[in-house]
Amino acid sequence: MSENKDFLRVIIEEDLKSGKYKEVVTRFPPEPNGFPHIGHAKSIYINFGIASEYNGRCYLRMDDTNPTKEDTKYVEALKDAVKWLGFDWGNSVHFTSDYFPKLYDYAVELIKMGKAYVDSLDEEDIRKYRGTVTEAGKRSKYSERSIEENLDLFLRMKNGEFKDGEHVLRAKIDMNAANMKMRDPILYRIRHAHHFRAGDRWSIYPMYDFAHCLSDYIEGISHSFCTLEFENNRDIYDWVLDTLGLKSQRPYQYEFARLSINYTVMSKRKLLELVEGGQVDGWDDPRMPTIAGYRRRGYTRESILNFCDQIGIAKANSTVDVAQLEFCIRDDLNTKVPRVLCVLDPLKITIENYEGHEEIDAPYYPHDVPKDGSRKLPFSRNIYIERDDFNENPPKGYFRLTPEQPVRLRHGYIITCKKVIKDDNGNIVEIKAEYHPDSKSGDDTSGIKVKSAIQWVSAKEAKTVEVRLYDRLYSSESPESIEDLNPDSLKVIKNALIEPAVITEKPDERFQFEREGYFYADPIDYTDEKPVFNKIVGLKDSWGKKTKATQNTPKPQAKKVQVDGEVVAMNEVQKRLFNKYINEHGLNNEVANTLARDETLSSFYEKAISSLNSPISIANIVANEVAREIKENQGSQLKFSAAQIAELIKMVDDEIISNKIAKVVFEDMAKSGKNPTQIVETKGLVQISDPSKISPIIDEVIAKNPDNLAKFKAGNSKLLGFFVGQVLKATGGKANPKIVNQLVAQKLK
RNA sequence: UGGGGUAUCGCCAAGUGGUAAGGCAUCAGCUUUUGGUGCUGACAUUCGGGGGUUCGAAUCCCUCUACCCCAUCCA
Repeated sequence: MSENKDFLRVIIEEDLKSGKYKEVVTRFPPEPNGFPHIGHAKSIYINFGIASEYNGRCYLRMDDTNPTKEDTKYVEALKDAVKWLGFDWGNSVHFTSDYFPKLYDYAVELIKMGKAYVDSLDEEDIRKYRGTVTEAGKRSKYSERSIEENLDLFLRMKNGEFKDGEHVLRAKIDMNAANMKMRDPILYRIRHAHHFRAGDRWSIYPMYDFAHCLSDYIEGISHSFCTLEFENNRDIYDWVLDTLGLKSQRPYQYEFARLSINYTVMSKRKLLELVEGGQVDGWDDPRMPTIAGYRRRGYTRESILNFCDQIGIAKANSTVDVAQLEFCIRDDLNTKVPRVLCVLDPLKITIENYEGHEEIDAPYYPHDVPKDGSRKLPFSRNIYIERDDFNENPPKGYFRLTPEQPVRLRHGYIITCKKVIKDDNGNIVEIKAEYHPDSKSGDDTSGIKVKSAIQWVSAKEAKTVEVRLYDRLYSSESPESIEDLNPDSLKVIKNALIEPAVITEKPDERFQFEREGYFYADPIDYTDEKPVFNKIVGLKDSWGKKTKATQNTPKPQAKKVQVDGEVVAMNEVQKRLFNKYINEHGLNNEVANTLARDETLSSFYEKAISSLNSPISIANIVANEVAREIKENQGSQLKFSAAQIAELIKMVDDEIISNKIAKVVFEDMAKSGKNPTQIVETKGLVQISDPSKISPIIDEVIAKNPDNLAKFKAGNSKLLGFFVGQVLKATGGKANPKIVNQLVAQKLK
């Protein structure tokens, strides 16, 4: 776990510390209407991860309130995903549908309180009546129904006496609410549909906003984490629980940004389209960003979990670079899997001066992976190398085999090209080569220098395998539709050649094909007769990148010009005040502007200067500090008066306290409502301006920080602030900062 | 356009008045019988823009801008 805490953990630690909850209880609440993707993995990691980190619990809850969309096969997919990621949901999976009876009772209670009513408007009217984001809505005439009538209607809705859409149950909140979600949200709708778990028992089903908060409450959830798009729904969440009086030990909702990754789509709808449109081969196609897809591709749970950890949790909408995910899987597999030799695009090599056959002992792991294990690599006169590893007209910096340049066969001998054989079309079909008998790997006395070692297989012993080369599904960085699909996202190589031990010994299911990438024995299609390997991810390739980079155009990005909008003009009263502040009180434009435009501030200001003639200093504190307090308190009574602010500024003017201390005193006043003079006295905050008192403290600070002193002397002038800060800290903020600044600057010279 | 959010390096992301963390990516150098790995170093005088307050501002105040979410009987 990273050292810095994300905002969710900060909230949890505060709540635990304050005793708001004894235990952290979270839940992962997916709707079983699709396969979980890597965005769900993030949510799983957050909910299960945080719970276990704080010794709490996390439930897996299927949010199955919509019978028309959900299916038990998705329940299984969800369970598989959570389990595969290594989390444990305890005794049983929870279902919102299990709470339908309780939810119904709560709805009845709301009706009895007069807080919910049965509305009989049709769908279109409900939409019309809701208004728009800028226009208020209007309440349905049915909202006037009596409690008895509502109760009766709701019961009959439950009993299936009405058709779909005939009535709905709505909360009675506020049709004029600025938050559209609060305009009498629908709580229940009639659905004569078969529910995959509840069967045909119900003909009414609760809406998300009603079911979710109550399910959280029923389960005793403490922290209910969801994604950003539910921010507006939090008001209903709170309204339902508060209105029902479920106040103690109730859950609170917090929102974080959902995961998006470039070159990837994450919406369930788009994923479903790919599956149904046949663009991919099912939900677990290795190109899909589903957990099942990554799993089939060969990703490990550790790599996915590590990725989730690396990307962090925050509230900014962001798109993670897919390279970060690729890093995670490489990083994990690097230390785990055996290295083997596989040739994808074979080029025949005949070693003319080699007769017979031998078996080379080759370790599975490189020198820097502390694992044991080795296999026999058959070697003979006829071998294959990668077509790419020979070049007749090599570009500059090419390290592999050329007519002039010898190359090492990994774990084997050095070979030299003697003759290039071509067919009638000029294609290279074979290389005649010679090997150097005294150059055997580990026992090389030839003295020949080669620049690289390449993979190869012995023609006779090599096994034919199918290799599926997967690339990103989309070629667009932010894909919109199937137009953006990458036509080369899958290349199937039917006749790749692999060294025999991989097939006969099966030392692992994941391998690094040396110099190529990481591969996974396909868990479904692999058979001993016809082995199939999926490419998980390629190795980092600084050569390929270099050769490509020359073609890529470096695009110079013009910096965006920022246009400033019009500022709203002041009215007459404000203008008059503004002019007065500038001309009579000598305020600067900005402060005068702030004060003049805000009536609360200007009247506060007027009051304060009536008791102390220090218009500029008072204006500054009112326009800054006081303005903040007013903003934070949102209309509730301030604990301090204008006269007290004047009293505070008087002390600053008289140099009894510094500006810094004034801020400290102000915070205290705002919180406690105490008198400023009294605060200064009881806390002993009178400032220290005597250089002979400050000097030794500075010396001490300098002596304690030799590193920073050296840095400062080396030219890092920013450190002046550091030293000033340290001295101020040492004096409890009481040292006169102006004097400290001067003295420190002097001493550091 | 009303309300709710968010802006810190190419991509994530710490930081809440006193030295702009870290990871990915990128670029160098060393190591290497994988153009892999590992190691070392470089990479934000500046935090969406502009003002203001302060000895000192990414952090406080004012103001402007951009982007996301909300008008499903979806979740």
